[in-house]
Amino acid sequence: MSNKEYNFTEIEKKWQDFWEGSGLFRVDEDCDKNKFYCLVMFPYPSGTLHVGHGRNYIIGDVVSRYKIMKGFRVLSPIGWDAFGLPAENAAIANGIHPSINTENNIKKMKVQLERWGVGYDWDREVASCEPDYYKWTQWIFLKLFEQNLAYKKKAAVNWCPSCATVLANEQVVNDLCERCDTKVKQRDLEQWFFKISNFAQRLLDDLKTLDGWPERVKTMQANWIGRSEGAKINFKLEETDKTIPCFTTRPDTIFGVTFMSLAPEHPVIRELINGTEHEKSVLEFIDRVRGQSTIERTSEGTEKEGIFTGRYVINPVNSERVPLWVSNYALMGYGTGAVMAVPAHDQRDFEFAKKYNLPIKIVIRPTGNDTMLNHEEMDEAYVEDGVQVNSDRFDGMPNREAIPKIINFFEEKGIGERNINFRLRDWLISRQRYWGAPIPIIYCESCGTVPVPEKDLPVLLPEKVEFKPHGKSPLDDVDEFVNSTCPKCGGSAKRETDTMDTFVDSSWYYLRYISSKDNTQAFDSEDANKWLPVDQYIGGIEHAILHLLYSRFITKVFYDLKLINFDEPFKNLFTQGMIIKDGAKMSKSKGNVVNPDLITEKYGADTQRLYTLFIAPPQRDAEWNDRGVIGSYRFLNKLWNTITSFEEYFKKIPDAGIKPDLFSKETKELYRYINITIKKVTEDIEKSWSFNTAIASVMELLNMVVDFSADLRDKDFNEEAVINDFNVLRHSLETSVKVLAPFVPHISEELWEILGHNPSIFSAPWPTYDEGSIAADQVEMVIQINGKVRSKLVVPSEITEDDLKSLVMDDKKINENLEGKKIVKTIVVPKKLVNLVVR
RNA sequence: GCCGAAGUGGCGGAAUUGGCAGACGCGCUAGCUUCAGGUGCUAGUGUUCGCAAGGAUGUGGGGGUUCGAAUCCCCCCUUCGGCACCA
Repeated sequence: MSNKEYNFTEIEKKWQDFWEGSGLFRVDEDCDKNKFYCLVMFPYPSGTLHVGHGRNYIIGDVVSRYKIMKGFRVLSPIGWDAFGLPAENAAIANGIHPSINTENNIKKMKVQLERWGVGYDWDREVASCEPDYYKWTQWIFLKLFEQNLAYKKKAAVNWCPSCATVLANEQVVNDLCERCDTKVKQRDLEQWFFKISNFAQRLLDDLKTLDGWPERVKTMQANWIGRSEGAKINFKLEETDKTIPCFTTRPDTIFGVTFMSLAPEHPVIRELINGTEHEKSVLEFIDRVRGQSTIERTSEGTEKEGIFTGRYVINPVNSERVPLWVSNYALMGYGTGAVMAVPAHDQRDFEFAKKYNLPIKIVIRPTGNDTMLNHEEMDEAYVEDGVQVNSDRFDGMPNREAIPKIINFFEEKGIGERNINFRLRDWLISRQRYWGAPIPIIYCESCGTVPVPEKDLPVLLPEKVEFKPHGKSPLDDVDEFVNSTCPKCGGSAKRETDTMDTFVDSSWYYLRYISSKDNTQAFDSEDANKWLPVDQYIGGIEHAILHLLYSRFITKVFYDLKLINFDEPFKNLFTQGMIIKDGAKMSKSKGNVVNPDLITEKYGADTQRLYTLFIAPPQRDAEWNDRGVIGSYRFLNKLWNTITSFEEYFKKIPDAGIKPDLFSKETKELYRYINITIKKVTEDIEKSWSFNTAIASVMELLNMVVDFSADLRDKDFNEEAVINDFNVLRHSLETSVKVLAPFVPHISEELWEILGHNPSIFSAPWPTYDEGSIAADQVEMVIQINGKVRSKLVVPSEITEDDLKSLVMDDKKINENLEGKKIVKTIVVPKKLVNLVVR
């Protein structure tokens, strides 16, 4: 017995170099029907990766390698989501320029990825902070601008009065500035938006076509888009020609309107109160509400407040005078910013009416009894369905039936119409930050807002800037950048100094991989149509809404522009769970990160990969246990030792194939398990990505192989049956190594070579199984009495029911238990059990 | 509040057209090996009663359907995630 040591460090280096040299993961533009685009979400270069990140890349690598063995041409690219706030914060904190910092981090992380043995086509690597990349991000902005899908309007930003700077949402913690704990205020700035709301219906409808997406992600997106059906109703402003439209999902309650609420931002307010006795108090109220943070204003717990404007509107269905209020719970961003308030049937309106002593008018009563609700006795709004009352010609109608009829009535009378509202807001892409792609816009005094011509792209991000935070974008201070000339008239003009949200960068990177080196276009349409949509996208659930929705939106824009022939970017989506340590998500700030380099040093990358996959089903969160790693290491050693201990035999004894007629009972059983294992691993990968159970089944097989091979070396190798046994052993080990190859590629390549094959194992086809050999000759059957196991019998698997019954009746234990009892019923489940029901 | 996912040994987890609960692994216990061990090997390991054979009990809780329920139905509890004054 000559055992080589399992030197994982040497082996892993050897095969990483081999794959790089042989170009296992390099693909050119040509691809046939057998293409497979496997994409992992590109990382933000934060500095170092922890084992939690590893899960994403390891899962992706398993899929890529499995598909390669199944004969697919696999595209597996990688890149860097390299713009973003942390790099800028690091610059403020320790003066390192974001570009240097980012570059260093990418270098470090690239080494880490390579150490894991995860395979990518590095020739296609992209980094979103490089001009070659963000030139095309800017080009996308121009395309949207041309289509009227990019526009500018005033919008609130988080403002820290103490730091005198704009804060990103993630810098606001519980309403306080994360740096100085000052309370954050809202401030209005002119900012750029993408008109994603135009696509709301399509983004919602097309979710139905995404069969390969997790239900919960689709549900989250549907909730985010938030479609609601109802009506828009015009209320006439008393003593004027003006109308104030409002949206409602409950047109059936129109007869119960007792006041109307306007959002404090509603543009009509100022002229309504201009010069009236209410002006001062209303303006004060608006100022106060606007000073509140978003959280304060929009959480359910906040007390409803309002103020009367002194004006009235007219309810178009019954001409009642309805007092017009301004209230903090009406939102300008939803519907029309005006709410027809029905306190009897809406809880918010109810609370408001109680507080300000406004009338409550019941227009729906519960179905099934004649008792009328009494508004004086109500302590909450009646929001359920019921029957119309006090509703003129609609009285007596069930309210659900009344809704369409009432809307028809509005339309006939010209006072309102059917309307659909979405919760989805337009995408605010302006960031008052340095480390992002500059928005390619120039402001000219005579020509106005002018897009930078395509030929002038990229608008380069200047290198020399001051990072001290102050009121505006850092780019504002760079005169050479700001001062420009108008592309239209050639006069002096100023550049836009905001940069784009990093979600813009990441909304199209999967297209750039197709043409990463092309400096004439963002991507080649023909090639993109060949490779996309992405066959498998893998990433964290934290991107379930924004990143995926934005990518879908951009894809639809390109589709409409006929740049691509598909309108959904990701055919299949897999969201892996987080790795938890000490009860919390692994993160630098919590100090619970496990450094993958230490694990790799001690046990090797394959052990780390195996443990990461074995820990739990990949979609579920999993607790990392440092001690658990040893189990995976032991398994790989056991596999290594078993194979290397037979190395000399493999060389000497020719592979004469497998001869079933020479099988002993044990050999037949082992052969059977080899086939069961192939079937199990294949199905686990294909059907449910249950890598943990796939690995467990190979562990079982190896346990069996070790028992089988224990005394094989001492046998007489002149005997045909012994040689046949040896070849079954060889087959079992080759199979184990093959089905493990996607999980632990380095050791698999090495053992494949030791088993006498030429590299690479990834050019060997995925094993197939022999269904016929899986059926067992004999099965153990459970014998129950009244559902409790009383005995077990080993019987031929094709036994007749009569033979089985007589065997059961001969069984000693069964007879003991049957004494003095009568069999009422016998249930036989073939190959499983017999249940005797007795009294 | 609404929507969704989940609850199984000391731990991670297996078992779903209803059919032996706890595969596989960690940990633990005992023994062997070792100068030594965060090594390797062997055996055992849900709980409980019993010297044992064997019995009882057991998948968050309570009901139900069934010969038989972790699995199906009803009610409840807990945890996690998303949305949350969206008219």
